[in-house]
Amino acid sequence: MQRIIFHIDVNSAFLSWTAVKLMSEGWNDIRLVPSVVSGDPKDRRSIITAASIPAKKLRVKVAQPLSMALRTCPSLVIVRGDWEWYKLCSDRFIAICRSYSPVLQQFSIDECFIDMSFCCKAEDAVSVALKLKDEIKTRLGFTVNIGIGPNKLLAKMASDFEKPDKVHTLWQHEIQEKMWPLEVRSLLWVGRKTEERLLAHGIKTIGELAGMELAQLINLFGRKFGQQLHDNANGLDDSEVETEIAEAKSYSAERTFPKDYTNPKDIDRALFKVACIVAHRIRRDNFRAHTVSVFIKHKDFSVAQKQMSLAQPTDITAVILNAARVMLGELWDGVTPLRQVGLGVSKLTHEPALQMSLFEEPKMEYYRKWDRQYDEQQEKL
DNA sequence: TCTGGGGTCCTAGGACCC
DNA sequence: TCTGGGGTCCTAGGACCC
Repeated sequence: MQRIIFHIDVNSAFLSWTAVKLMSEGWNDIRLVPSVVSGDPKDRRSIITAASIPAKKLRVKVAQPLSMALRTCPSLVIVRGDWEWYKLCSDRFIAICRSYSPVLQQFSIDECFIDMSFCCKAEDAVSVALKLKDEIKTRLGFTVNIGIGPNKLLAKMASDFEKPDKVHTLWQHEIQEKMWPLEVRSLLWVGRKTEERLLAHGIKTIGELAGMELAQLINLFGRKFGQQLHDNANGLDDSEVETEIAEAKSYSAERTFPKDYTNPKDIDRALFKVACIVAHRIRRDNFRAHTVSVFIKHKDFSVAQKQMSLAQPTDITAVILNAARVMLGELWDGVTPLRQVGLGVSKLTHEPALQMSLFEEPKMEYYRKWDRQYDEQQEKL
């Protein structure tokens, strides 16, 4: 049976959502001028989180340092992010999409797939998508792109065609004309490294990739990824629209310092902060973690990581922090300047904690009390 | 120009067991 | 004492996504 998948993608999501909020406060529409969502312009480490289309036309790019964007475009309007507002906009956006098909997979805060196979005929897909797109614009005040295809891959590729406020199709018979001429980098899962390797083999377009021998791709990229590149370049993807919300498999937090730090006290303070954040999140979600990891980034951006498994899974900040401190001691010589420190937990479980040894219990009780107070304080904020 | 923060998945090598 | 082979778990590192 012919599947009909929509991929719905909010245009410059964080920027559009900020624009909607600002307009309700009497501002002009920042989507119509070169504008970005970013951090403090005085902080040299701020990067662009989202950019308006006029900004993008001036070659401002997402993830680019703000200082660099300001050099090419000094009149750039800079606004701060508001994550609570974004979550609200996202929920409203998803709710409207869900009213068109219950088979919905949220792919990120501003993107989702819906399976329309049982909700409309292929020849009606475009008119239904136009209606959905316009309903979101009328009710919520921001625009989306909708890509329509026989699978998730092609729907996602299609939503990336001309923006904003557009509906595009990418059916199997349109691949040669609409997808194969595109640069190989625009194919899903082809990032910077894969592009470099493909270019080195003379592969510039998706069509050229599609024409490569499967055996050669497997040879170059391994069995799994080689097969995937081959399938995707040919428009093949049989993955389902997953309606179940997957549980988190890991949590992490990291802090980039205002300048590179060498003082162990500064590093430890940052480690303490990220440990509090991560431990709070796993307690909030009723998890305990078996594995703790620490990562550092040097001034040249090279990273090093260390992880260790605990005897018992834990959600206690002090236990996580202690493990992290031990690993940081092995990872960092105490002299080399560090740019960033991070902490993660994985191997998560919902199983209740086992009784600690009687000897340890009083100390653990103290730690738990500390955590409870921290959690209460966080909820008040 | 000088690069944030939060995730997922895959691979490869070593330890250990049968 | 030395040998093969398979399975699983752990860790480190790297690629990608938004």
